[in-house]
Amino acid sequence: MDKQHSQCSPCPVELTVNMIGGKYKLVILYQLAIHEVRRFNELRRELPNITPRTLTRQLRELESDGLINRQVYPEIPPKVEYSLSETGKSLNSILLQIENWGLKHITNNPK
Amino acid sequence: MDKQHSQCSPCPVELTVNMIGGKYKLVILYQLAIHEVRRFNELRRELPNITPRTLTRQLRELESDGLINRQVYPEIPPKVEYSLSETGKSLNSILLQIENWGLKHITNNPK
DNA sequence: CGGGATCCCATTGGATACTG
DNA sequence: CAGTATCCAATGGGATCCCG
Repeated sequence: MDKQHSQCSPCPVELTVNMIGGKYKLVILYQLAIHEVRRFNELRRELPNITPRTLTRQLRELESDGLINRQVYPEIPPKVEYSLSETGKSLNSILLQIENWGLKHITNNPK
Repeated sequence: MDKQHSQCSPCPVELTVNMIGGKYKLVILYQLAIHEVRRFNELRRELPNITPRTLTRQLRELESDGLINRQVYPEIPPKVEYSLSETGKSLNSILLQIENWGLKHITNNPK
C-alpha cells in the first residue's frame, strides 16, 4: 500500500465510516444493491428484528447523506420505495467485497 | 449484482460489520495497512483525540477477532507493536477502496 | 511507554403502542 | 402500509487519574 499519505486530515476512511457506520446501514445498502428497490416492510422483514423506529432513522440518515432515494407514492394504502442513489451505487463493489470477505472469513468458522 | 441470495442467515455483511464496525476500527486497520507496524502512542497520535482507554479496547477487540497481532517486547520502557494479521491483511483492498470512495465522494464537498 | 481504574455522559437501538 | 411517539436499556466512548 502507499505510504505517502500517512496523515489524514480529515481521514477519508473516518469520513466514510461516519456515513456508513450505523449498525444496519451497510446491510440496508446491501439489500438495496441486491434488490434494486425495496419497500419499508420488505426491508423490515429482511433485517433481523430491526424495529421500525430504528429502520426509519437509518433510512433517513442514508437519505440525508445522499446514498439512497426515497420515492413516495401518494396512494392509499401508502407505498414508499427505497433505492440506491448514484452515490449509493458507487458503493456496490465495496458491498460485494465485504460480503465475500464475510463468507470467506466468518461463516466458515461461526463463533 | 446477483439476486440469488436475497436472504442472509446469518448475513455475511452483518457479520463483517460486527467485526469492523467500531468507530475507529477501520481507521486503525487502515493505519496498520499503511504503516505495517505501529506502536500504541503512534496510533494515538494518528487518531483524532482518541482516549487511551478507547484505543486499548478497540485494539483488544481487533486482536481477539484475529485481525491484528500484538507483539510485546519485555523491555523497560515497555514497547508494544501492533500489526495486521494475515486475516487483517485480507481487508487491505477493502480499506483502500473505502479510502478512495471517501476521497471521491466526501472530501470534494466537505460538509 | 503502554496501558488500567473509575466514573460519567451521549448516542444508539429496543419495546410497545398508536395513527393517517 | 409506513411510519410516530414515548420511554427505556445498553453500549460506546470521554475525562481524569494512576501505575509498573
